Amino acid sequence: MTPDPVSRFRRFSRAVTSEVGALDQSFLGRGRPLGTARVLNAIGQGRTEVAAIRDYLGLDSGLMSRLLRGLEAEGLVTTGPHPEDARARVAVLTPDGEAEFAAYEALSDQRAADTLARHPRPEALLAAMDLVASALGRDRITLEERDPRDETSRYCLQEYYAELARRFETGFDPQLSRDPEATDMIAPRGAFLVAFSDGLPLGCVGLKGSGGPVAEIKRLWIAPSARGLGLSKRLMAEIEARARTLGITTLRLDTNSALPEAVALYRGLGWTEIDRFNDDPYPDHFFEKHL
Amino acid sequence: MTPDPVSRFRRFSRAVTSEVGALDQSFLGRGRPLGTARVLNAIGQGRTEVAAIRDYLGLDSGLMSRLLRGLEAEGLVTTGPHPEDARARVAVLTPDGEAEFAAYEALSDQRAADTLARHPRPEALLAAMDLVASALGRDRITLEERDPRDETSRYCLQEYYAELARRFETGFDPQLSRDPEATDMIAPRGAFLVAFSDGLPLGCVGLKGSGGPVAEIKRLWIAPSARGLGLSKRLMAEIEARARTLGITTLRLDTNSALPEAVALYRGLGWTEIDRFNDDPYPDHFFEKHL
DNA sequence: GCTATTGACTGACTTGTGTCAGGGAAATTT
DNA sequence: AAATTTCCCTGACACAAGTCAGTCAATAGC
Repeated sequence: MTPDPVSRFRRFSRAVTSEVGALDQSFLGRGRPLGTARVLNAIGQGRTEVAAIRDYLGLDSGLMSRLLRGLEAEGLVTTGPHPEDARARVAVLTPDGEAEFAAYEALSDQRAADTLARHPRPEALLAAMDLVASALGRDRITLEERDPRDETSRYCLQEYYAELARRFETGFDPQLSRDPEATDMIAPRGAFLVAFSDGLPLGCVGLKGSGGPVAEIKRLWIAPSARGLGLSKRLMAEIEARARTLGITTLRLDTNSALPEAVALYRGLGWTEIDRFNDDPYPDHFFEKHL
Repeated sequence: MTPDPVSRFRRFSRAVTSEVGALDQSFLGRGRPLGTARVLNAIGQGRTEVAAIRDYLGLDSGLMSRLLRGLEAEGLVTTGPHPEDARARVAVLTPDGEAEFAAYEALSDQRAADTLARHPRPEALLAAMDLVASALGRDRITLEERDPRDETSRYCLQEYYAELARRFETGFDPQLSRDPEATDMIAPRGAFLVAFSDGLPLGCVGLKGSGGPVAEIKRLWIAPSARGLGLSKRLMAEIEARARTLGITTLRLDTNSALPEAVALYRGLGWTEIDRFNDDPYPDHFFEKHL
C-alpha cells in the first residue's frame, strides 16, 4: 500500500479541516457567533467599505446589514456614509472594537505560535506551509505598485540578491551591479511591482526608466515557494503594460546563463536577444522587446 | 518587513480556510446539508456504530438521531440493533447510499487531483503537505498492531530499507541483513506495530521473539515528515509494553553509528550498550534493556 | 428635471444546527 | 426480581445563517 498522491492530499485536507474547526471553536469561545466575528475581523484587517466586506465574506446584503447593526449595538463598530458616495457606507472599529479585534488576533497568533513551538523544525514547517499556501492561493495573488524603497520592496530585493549570490559561481556583490537610483523605478519614470499572496510578498519586478522611450526591466524575483505558478509571466505582462502607459516603446533587460529559467522565460515571451548594451560584469545575455 | 513566522503561519491558515470552505461549498452542491453529508461520509468510511460516529463528529445524540432518520428517509442508510448490545445501533449504507458516498469521494478526489495537476512540482507539494499534516495531526497518530507481511507493513519496511541504503556509505542490501521469519514478529512470539496518521503509515517497529525470555527490537522507522514529533519514543514505549505482556524479560537491539539519532534515542530511553551479540555486517552498536 | 440604477436597510420567512428534558428498551448491578 | 445505568429516540425550543421582496435615499444618465 504505497500511499497514493490523492490520499496523501486528502489526509492533509482532513488535518487542516480539523485545525480550522478548532480555530473556529476558539473564536466562539469569545461568546460571539462566527459570522459576527468574521465581520469584526474583516473590518479590523482594514476593510472599511461595507460592500467590500460583503464581497470578501460572500454575504447577502441583508445579513451583512444585520451583523453590522449587531456590532454597532455592542459598541464595537460605528458606521457612516462613504465620503465619495453617500449611498455606500463605511464601517470603522471603536476603541472597544479595536480591543476585541486584538483579542481575536491574539487567539490566532497564539495558536500559530504554539504549533510552531511544538515542532522540532519550525523553519521546515513554515517553508512547507508557504509552499502549500502558494499552491492553494495561486488565484488570489495580487500585484501592487510599490515604492522600491519601502520595507516590503527592500525585503524582495534582498531575497533577490541572496538568490543571485547562491546561483552565481562567483557569488554576487550587489554593490557591483549598477544600482539605479530608486526614483528611476517610480512613476512617471518607471515602476516597481510586488506580488502579494494574502499579505506575503512572493515576487517583484522593476521598470527602470530614463525619461525617454527606452527603459530597462530589472530585479525579477519569485519566492521559491511560488515558482512554477506562472507568476513571472504575470509580473512581466503587468510591467510591460505599465511601460506602455508610461509611453515607453523599447524595453531592454540583461540576465545571466546561471539563471536558465529566466533566459527561457524571456525567449518564450517574445523578447529577442541583442548585443551587450552595458558593461555590467554579471550579465551575459541581453534582450530587447518593442512595444 | 521580513515576514515573521506567525504571519506566515496565518497566511497558510487563511489559504487552507478558504480551501476547506470551497470543498464544503462543493459538498453543498449535492443538495444535502453539510451535517448530513458528514454523517454519510463517516458511515461510508466504515464507521458503523452510531455512538462512534457521534463521537467522531462531535454531535449531540438528539441531532445525530435526526440526521440518521433523514438519511433513512432518503433511502441512503439503514439502521439496526448492534449485534452485541441491542441498545446500541449500527448504520450501514444502502446501495443508493454507497453511490452517494462515492459521489462525495469523487468530489474530494477531483479537487485533490486538480490541485496536484496544476502544480509544477506535485511531489514537493505532497511532501510539504505530509509535513504539515503530521505537524497539525500529531495528537491523532495512532499505533496499530499489524501483520508484518501485509501491504502497509511492507511499505514501511521498504521505506526503512531505502533509508538505510541512503544513510550507509556502503549502501544496504536487505538480503544481507538476517531477515527474520515474519512469524517471529507476530504474537505470541513477537509483534509488529505501525503508526498511522489518518490512514497514512508514518512509522513502524518490530519485536522479534524467539519463544524464550529474550527478544530483539528491529526495524524502527519514522517517515521523514513525522520526525521530531516524539513518535519513535511512543513506538518504543508501546513495543516494550507488548514485550512485557508476552513475558519477555530481556530486550536487545543493534544499530549503526550512521544513524546517530537512533543511538541517542536508545541511550535516552535507558538502554545500556553491550558487546556485539551477532555477526550481522551492518550494525556497530548493540544495546540491551531488562524489563 | 425626470428616470433608472445603485447601495443599504427592513421585515418575513426558511433551513440548518445545536440544546435540553424526558421516555422506552436493553443491559448491568444489587 | 428490582433498581440502576446505558443507549437511542422524540418533541420542544433557541439561535445562527441565509433568502427574498420591498423600501428609501443618493447618484448617474438623459
